Amino acid sequence: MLKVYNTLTGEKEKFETVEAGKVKMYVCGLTVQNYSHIGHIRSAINYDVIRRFLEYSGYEVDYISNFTDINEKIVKRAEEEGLTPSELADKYANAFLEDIREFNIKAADKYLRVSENIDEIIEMVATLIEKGYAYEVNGNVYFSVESFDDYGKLSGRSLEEMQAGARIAVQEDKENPLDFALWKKVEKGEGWDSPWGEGWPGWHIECSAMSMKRLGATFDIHGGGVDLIFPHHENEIAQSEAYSGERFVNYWLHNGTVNLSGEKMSKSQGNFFTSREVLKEFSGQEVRYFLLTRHYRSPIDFSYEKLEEARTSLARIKNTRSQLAKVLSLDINSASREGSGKKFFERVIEKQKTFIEALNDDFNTAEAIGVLHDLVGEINSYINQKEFTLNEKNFAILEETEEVFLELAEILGLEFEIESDSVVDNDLVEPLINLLIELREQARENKNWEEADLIRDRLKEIGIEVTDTPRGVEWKVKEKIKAKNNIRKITE
RNA sequence: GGCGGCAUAGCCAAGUGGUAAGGCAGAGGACUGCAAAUCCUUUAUUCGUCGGUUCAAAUCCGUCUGCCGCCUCCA
Repeated sequence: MLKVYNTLTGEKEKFETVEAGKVKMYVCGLTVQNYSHIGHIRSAINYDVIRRFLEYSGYEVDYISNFTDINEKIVKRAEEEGLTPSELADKYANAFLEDIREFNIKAADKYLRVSENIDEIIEMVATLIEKGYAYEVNGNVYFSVESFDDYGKLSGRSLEEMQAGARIAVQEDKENPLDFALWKKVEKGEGWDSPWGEGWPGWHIECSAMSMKRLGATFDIHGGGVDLIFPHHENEIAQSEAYSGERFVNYWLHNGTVNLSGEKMSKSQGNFFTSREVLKEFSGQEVRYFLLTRHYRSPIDFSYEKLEEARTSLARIKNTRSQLAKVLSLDINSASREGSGKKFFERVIEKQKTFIEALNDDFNTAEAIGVLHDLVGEINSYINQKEFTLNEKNFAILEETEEVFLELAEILGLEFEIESDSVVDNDLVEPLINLLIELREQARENKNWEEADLIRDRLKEIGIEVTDTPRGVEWKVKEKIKAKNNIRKITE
């Protein structure tokens, strides 16, 4: 049974959907004004795993996100780059979609754009005025926080507390300094026509209008970074529930920040790594793995040293995937009377169960990865034991083990290519390597160690690792080469 | 100043009442011509501090210390 931590109640709750078998989720996306950084990617990966796990659990998921393509920052950045605001937004929205592919993040079912939903937003603002929750002053429309009794229920603060410690500059035309804009007046020619004159939607209203339009007045999951709890999500709740008179969202999920030396990575602070610069050094897979080793609600400290460790740790899992594939490609020894592997398979199934339980407990990917390593240990022990031979019985069991292993990895979005084949797409290369390996084998048979080692060392220099296993010689392409190939893909 | 969170081995990290997962690094052994990989063993009598509750606490309560987030744009 799935339990999720709900920011609204501060507790882990049993997960029940509005509509049986269907999950409607909305995740706050980004303002498309620049390239994405690792903080954005953590959020995207987090909700991607949640989505994958929900799908694995049998739900049909409608996963919606947004691109904020109208605001001051976009206009300013567009001027800097000599583009129109909409060109700039397109450029960075497309860049984001390219980036998430590198991290194996599934695209949302729909990315809603503010500029394409102005009518809905205007309708919503007008209704809020009608119902007495909002007021217009000089072409600006504000939401009156005092008119909404539950204001503060998500972030756990009261109006009195907030007013006491307010650091918000008092704005003349607001009735209460905490009132927030639903519609902002702008210069002629820059905005959209509305009953209150030309303007732009306020920041919070877009998510409310667009999510309700697509998912209905009440939907299951709304996610985003912890830094959005207040004021963004608090305001979304206020305006949405005031508008519809119904509960807006059942489960509010918030992921922790990515930190650099303990400080939150953020654009405005200037302390951030863009996804693109990180991808020059590490594969998307490695970054993804690293981010998932920490529970999603906790902050995570980012560094290249930590990524190096993650690379080594992930390599252990990848190595097992390759070995398993190689074992399954061996000839079956039908005369073998060795064990059937039944006990081994029981342990595999047990690990599978534990893995699923971990994710059922508020998507605990850190624990799940631990279990994946347990499973790797089981597989390694089994296929590397001295007396191991492949026979009909354990072949079937190992095939099923491979299935389980890949299935679990895929929930985390980890997909492994079989390493020896992954980069070699040239029909010439593979036979050539095999030829060199044959020569080395001959040298070894003649105990010509010098020549054998020379071949191994030279291959290593060009990025091909040769290993002698109990099953014979195996080779694979080293990680760094592959990471570089990834970069080439996105920069070309 | 207000509200909230976190503190677990050399490092990273799970664990929210029943006696400390997992990874990285380190040590020893097996295997190997050597190496790599892999396997086995080993590395916290203890979970920031001081108290309290309980038969039992890393887990609950209080205290202190340190760090972080939000209160302004933010994933």
